[in-house]
Amino acid sequence: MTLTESTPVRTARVDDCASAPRAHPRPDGAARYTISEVAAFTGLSAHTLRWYERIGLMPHVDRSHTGQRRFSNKDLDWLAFVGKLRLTGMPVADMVRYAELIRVGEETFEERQELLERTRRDVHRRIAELQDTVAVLDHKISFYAGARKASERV
Amino acid sequence: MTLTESTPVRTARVDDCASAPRAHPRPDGAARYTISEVAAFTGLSAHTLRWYERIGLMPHVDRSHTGQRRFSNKDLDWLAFVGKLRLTGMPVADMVRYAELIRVGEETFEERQELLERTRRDVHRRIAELQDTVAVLDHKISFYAGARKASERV
DNA sequence: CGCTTGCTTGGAGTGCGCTCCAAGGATCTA
DNA sequence: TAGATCCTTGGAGCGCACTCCAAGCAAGCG
Repeated sequence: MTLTESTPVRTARVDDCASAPRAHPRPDGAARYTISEVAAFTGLSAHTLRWYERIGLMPHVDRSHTGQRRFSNKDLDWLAFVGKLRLTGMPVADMVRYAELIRVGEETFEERQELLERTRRDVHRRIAELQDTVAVLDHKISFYAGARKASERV
Repeated sequence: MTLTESTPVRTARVDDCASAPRAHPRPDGAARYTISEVAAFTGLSAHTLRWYERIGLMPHVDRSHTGQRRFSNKDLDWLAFVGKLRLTGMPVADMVRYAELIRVGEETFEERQELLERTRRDVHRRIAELQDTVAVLDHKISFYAGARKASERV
């Protein structure tokens, strides 16, 4: 694997929205990553990256003169954001919708904002559910812990 | 639909572990619910309830003299707990494993506790991820909010 | 030059968690 | 008693998000 050695310099700005926090090695400027490098950075498989492009979840990736994909820092930023959305359980179709809105342009700012606000509400709800679940788990775990201690004492 | 009117009385004790917090209407004592009543209570489909039983996720449900399922309060408690586990994203296979441990008996207390503790760790991790994601969403949303305000002022 | 490794494509396959179907028996309401 | 509604089963089907395959082109190395 020939990873262009990373000199992480911040060039920032994902699409037209402020940059996401950086999570990956990020060589500077005109960095052009192969698909396997991006796979290593993101943890996604090359298959999945191609599939994302096919379904319209990637804003058209640049190509080398021989037709191979060359991903940019912008692409990595976008993938990092998609990774976050994936964690929320958002369906891929909704992410594709968001990607389409970006392709259309600035007149979709309002709709994009609404989409993200809906997502944020969903995430808050998920967090509450999970905290609820933790309470149940705590309860059961302490039951087992107590029962086992008691049996030791027999 | 003929729901036996709910007189929620606490008969408690899910399997051999302390009862989970009650989430459903719960008539008292020897209540025997049909599959569609349980579907209404839990939000699961009758199909799913039968499927749960087939794969071993339900401790054998009682039957009427003609062979129809009659669910007990204990069954509802168990389904409520399964619902919590489902929210954590735990694979059904792992829940089946837990159900099997319960069937075996008290000598599996330790393994059950470990399983639940692993699950709790996973849930805490998920919560942290989601909180991270909320931060990113906040960031992007305020970008859009700011951009739209700015364009109004033009 | 041959070899290996990596990339390309369209399309088929996989695993999970349901979801539904067909055919027949049970139960309820008038 | 008729008719509607609910329940039973095994097995097939579905939607999602990948995941892999085959066949072929391209680049680097001894």
